[in-house]
Order: sequence, then C-alpha cells, then structure tokens
Amino acid sequence: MTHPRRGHAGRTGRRGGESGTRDAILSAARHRFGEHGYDGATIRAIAADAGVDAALVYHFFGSKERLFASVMRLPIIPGDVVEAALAAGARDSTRSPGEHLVLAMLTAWDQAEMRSTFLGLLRSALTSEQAAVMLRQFVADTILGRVALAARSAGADVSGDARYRASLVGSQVVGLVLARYVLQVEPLATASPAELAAAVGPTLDRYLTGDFG
Amino acid sequence: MTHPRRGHAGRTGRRGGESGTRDAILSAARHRFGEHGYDGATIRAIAADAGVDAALVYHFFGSKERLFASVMRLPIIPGDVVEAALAAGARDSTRSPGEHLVLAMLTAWDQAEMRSTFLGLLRSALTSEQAAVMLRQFVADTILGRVALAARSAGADVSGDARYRASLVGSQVVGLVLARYVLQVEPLATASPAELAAAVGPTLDRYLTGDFG
DNA sequence: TGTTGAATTCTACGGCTGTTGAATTTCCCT
DNA sequence: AGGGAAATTCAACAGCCGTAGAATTCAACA
Repeated sequence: MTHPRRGHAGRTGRRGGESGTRDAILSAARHRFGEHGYDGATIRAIAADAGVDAALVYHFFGSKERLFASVMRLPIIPGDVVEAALAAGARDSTRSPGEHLVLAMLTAWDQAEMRSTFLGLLRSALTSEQAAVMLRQFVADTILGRVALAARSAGADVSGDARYRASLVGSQVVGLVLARYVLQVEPLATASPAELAAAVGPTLDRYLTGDFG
Repeated sequence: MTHPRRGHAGRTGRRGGESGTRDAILSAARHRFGEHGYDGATIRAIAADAGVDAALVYHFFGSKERLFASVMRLPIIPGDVVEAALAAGARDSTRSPGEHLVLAMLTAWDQAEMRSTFLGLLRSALTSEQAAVMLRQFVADTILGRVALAARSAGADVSGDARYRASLVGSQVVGLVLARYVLQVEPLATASPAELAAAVGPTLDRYLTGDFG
C-alpha cells in the first residue's frame, strides 16, 4: 500500500528528482518577510508556503536570523543604481538628476523580488530597534553617501551641509515609497513613473543644489 | 507578619487611596504601542510598566484591541491643525502655507504623547494589513481631504488633480516624519523646526499650487 | 455594622513561537 | 551491490501570548 508518489511520499525521507526546495524556501521567506516584517513572519508559515516542514528550514539555514540575512542579500547594489542615475542626470539634458533618481527608484521597486526585499527591511526596521540600526547604517553608507557626494560636486557648497541635503532627498524618497507601496495611497499608487518623476524630480533637484536656509 | 504596606500589599485585593491605575495603564500602553507597534506590544509588558497585573488591563479595557482603540483616541484633531496651518499660511505673508504646515506637523510630533500615538498608528499600519486600511481611511478622510480642498481653492486647478497634489504633500510629510522620528537619520533628527520649514516648506507649496505634468 | 460593588491579583488554559534530535527515505559514488 | 551523505518529516521541548474565572481586599453607603 505504500507506493510513493512524487511530491509527498510515504512520510519522511528524501524526495526524488531535483527539488529546488532551498530556493522555494528563500522565495517564500522573501514574500513573508516583505508582507509581515521580521517578527510577523513565522518559520512555520514560510515552510508551509514552500510546501515543506519547518524543520527543513533549520536544516538549510540554521536559524531565523540567518534565513533573514540570506533573504536580504540584495541581487543588485542600490548604491550603484543611485550613482548611475545621478551620472545620467548630469549629462542627459532631457531629464534632471532628480528625475533620473525617481525613475531609477521606481524601476527598482517595481520588480517584485526587489520590492519584497526592500519592504522586508523597511517593515522590520520599523518594529525592531536592532533592524532599524542596521538599516540606518546601510542606507547611510551606501546611499546617502553617494547622494551627498553628488550634491557636493554638483552645487556650490559652502559648508558641509551635503549630508543635510542628502537626508532631505532620502526623506522624500522614502515617503514616496511608503505612500505608493505600503500605504498604497490612491492617486500615488497607480501613477506612472514618468508622471511621478515630473512631479517629484524637481523637489530632489532643489534639495541637491537649490537655495535654502 | 502580614502588615499591608501601601503600594503592594498582602497579595490580591484592592489598594488604598486613589490609584490612578487606569491612566497609568493607558500611558504605559501608549508608550509600548508607540515603540513596538500593535503586535510587538504585549499586555503583560504594558501591565508591568504600569506596576499592575495583566488581568487588570482586561478588567478595565476588555481586550487588547479595545485598549489600542482607547489609546489611539487622539487628544487633538489633526485635521483641524492642518486646516489652521493652511489658513494661517494664506493670510500671513512672512511664511508660506507649506512652511506653516511643516511647523505645525513638527510641533505636534514634538509633544511626547502625540508622538507615541502617531508612532503607534504608523508602526501598526506597517505590519498589519488591517491597521493599514484603518490608517489609510483615517488619513484620507481627515487630512488629505483638507489639503486637497486647500489646493483646489488656492491654485488654478483644471482637472480634479487636487487629490494627487494632496497625496504628494502627504508623501513628503510622512517621509520627513519617518526619517526624523523613526529612523532618526542624523542631520534631520536634530535640525530645528524653522530650518526644516525653510527647506521643506517650498516643496509642499509647489505640490499644492505649482506647475508640473 | 453589614452588604454591595469595584479594584486587584493568582492561576490556569489553549495556542502559537523558535528550535532540536531522531528517524526515514533517496541519491550518488565506489 | 553497498555505504555514506543529503533531504525530508515527525514529535517534542520550553517559552511567550491573549484571555478567562475565581479569590481576595478595600471603599462607600445603608
């Protein structure tokens, strides 16, 4: 009576064929972390999504924290995207640096995998102080640093307020992302990237090189 | 051996004097919800902060959800603050409506009680879909509605893009709040309200009445 | 002085959590 | 053919969670 079918056989034990289970777990984890944050995502739910027992997650990743770290290893480096956008804006006369920045951000966030990863980081940072410190450090090092550099080279900067300018840029970007992808405020959530670039790009340009107190 | 001392007597039973326990619970709950969000805050921790048994929280409030609702009843109405700021900006020539808006926001957020309440709402909205719907509804009704109204009356609006403008304003405000009070990005977290008003106010003015695609 | 009702705590239940160790099945290499 | 390694599941642990009920103490009023 025990004729093992492919997928869920007798009970325990190895399955036939290439399983790809590890990747299934990673994908499910990215989804769950993205939707519910670190604390809200449970190992059992992730395992269930991947069609697998919870213990297998531990076999592969050792702990929830290490699973989170594995998931949050980004497939692209955000700092490079920012730098490319700023460089493109400097030589392309049809669009300003700010507009390029908005477009680059929205393009990255519109890829499902990226969006889940970023959302997971953001949601976790908002509920756990530990995650907040990590995210702050990461953003300061890889993103705000490059923006500050661009601000310094583009505009005529007297004092060292480049970091101030960069943080203003960051505040508008994170607010846009939050309103569009998390809160899904309605005209914003469905507006086209080009439309948003036209609306928000000049704000970033002014923060980067404009004149204010 | 059982001489009951004021504060924590024999064991169970009522304590002497006016306890003010209910308010202590409310205050502790506001703190906890603000720091950790709805899920992260536990009844037992709230009770411990208030120096009280967890069951007493249920005696007073019935359930965690009802406690949350009691805490989140705001002492002031944000919509009124927004309206007052916009009105002041219209007749006061030394500061624009956008600058008034920023100042009003920062003033509200700098009161500890307000900040905890708002943070609780925000953090909860970011991890629970249910809370997100509630917050979105609330913000749309009481805040974005008034901003949209102001945009419509102030600028020359052809189509019904007032909601679009209002949501842009909202995105910059929420981003500023997030960067300053949650992530505590450094030049922003300690900048003076006046400084931020000068930097961010014109952005809001442009979103309200400016020209873009 | 009782009696009633509110304030307060103790104890416990069932459910969910991250995590572990043993058992089982399959694959791959010799 | 056989044996070791990998993949997979089951069952259980201790701990925390929200919540409910009973017991106790105090205050106020008749």
